[in-house]
Amino acid sequence: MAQTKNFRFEELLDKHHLKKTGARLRVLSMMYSKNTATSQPDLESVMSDIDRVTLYRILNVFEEKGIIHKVFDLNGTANYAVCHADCGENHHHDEHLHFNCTNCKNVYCLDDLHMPRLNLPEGFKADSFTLYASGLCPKCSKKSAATIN
Amino acid sequence: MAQTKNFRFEELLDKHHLKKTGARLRVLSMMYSKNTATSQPDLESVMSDIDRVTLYRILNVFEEKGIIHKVFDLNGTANYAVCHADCGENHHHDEHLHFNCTNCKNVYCLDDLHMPRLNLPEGFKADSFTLYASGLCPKCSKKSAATIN
DNA sequence: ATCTAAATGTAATAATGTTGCATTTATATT
DNA sequence: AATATAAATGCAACATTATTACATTTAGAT
Ligand SMILES: [Mn+2]
Ligand SMILES: [Mn+2]
Ligand SMILES: [Zn+2]
Ligand SMILES: [Zn+2]
Repeated sequence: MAQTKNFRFEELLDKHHLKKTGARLRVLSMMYSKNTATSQPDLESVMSDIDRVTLYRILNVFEEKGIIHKVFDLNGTANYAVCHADCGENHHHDEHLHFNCTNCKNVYCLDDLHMPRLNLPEGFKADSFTLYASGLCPKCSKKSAATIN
Repeated sequence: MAQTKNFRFEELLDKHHLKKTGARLRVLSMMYSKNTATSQPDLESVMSDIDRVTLYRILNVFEEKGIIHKVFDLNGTANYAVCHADCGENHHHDEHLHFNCTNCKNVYCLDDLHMPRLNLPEGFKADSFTLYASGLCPKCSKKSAATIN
């Protein structure tokens, strides 16, 4: 168990009364190292030495604890992203925009832009909102512009 | 092929150069008879005499033709709803709110409320938006209110 | 009535997710 | 440092959702 600089993740696991295992630390460091969500298939192939079931269980506890949240992309594939809001045990507050790039398929959590509260039709009582957008992400829109020129 | 009052659906199939088959007409009449989306599992159990593969193929052409659109609910289950916008062959414009009731699990397409165009961070080029909300639908919020009193 | 492209059925396979149970391991306690 | 134990993992089996290839049937045209 390489004692690198994942003190941060060890603390995180501690805080949530989860044992510090290699698999969990690897999942955390992979997800925290990116600025996009990670798809279940990606996780599974990168962590191919970890048992599939274990991976599902890790993702599930992390989600329950409010460490990560699950997003389905345009194809219905499960993606996981770290929570930046004040999420906790069974209390998620990830009301932000999920941008799904149609080219690279990456899902971006765009936290900073606040949800526009709109008034629903009579009778509907919403307790959470999520906005989805699809199109080109900065990298891909730059590339496509370059191709045209 | 009971010559009932599904002239409407026969016309619709005609318009899209699709053959009028019993299976297609049944799928259309089921989906048009409801004001909520229909989940794939529901469709499959109701239409259990139709082969699963056929059902998938029907749903896929209908989606391609712009007759229906696919929505994933909070659990990642595929739901299908009729298009009310001017959708056509590979041109969907279903930019509306999808309300997923946490109690009855139904997905409502709330068409009338217009998407608030918001400005994304530098570089992101969105070409479509969808808003998701979850909470209680009118029926379920009425029921839960009744239970409390 | 005949013909044919389109639609359906069937079987096989893949991908994703869950459950039950045996084994191992992180950590608390002695 | 050894031990005890709940937590975590691995493994096998299974369930659900989805796709592909190919044989057969059928709607609609001639
Ligand atoms: Mn997110
Ligand atoms: Mn819709
Ligand atoms: Zn991209
Ligand atoms: Zn409801």
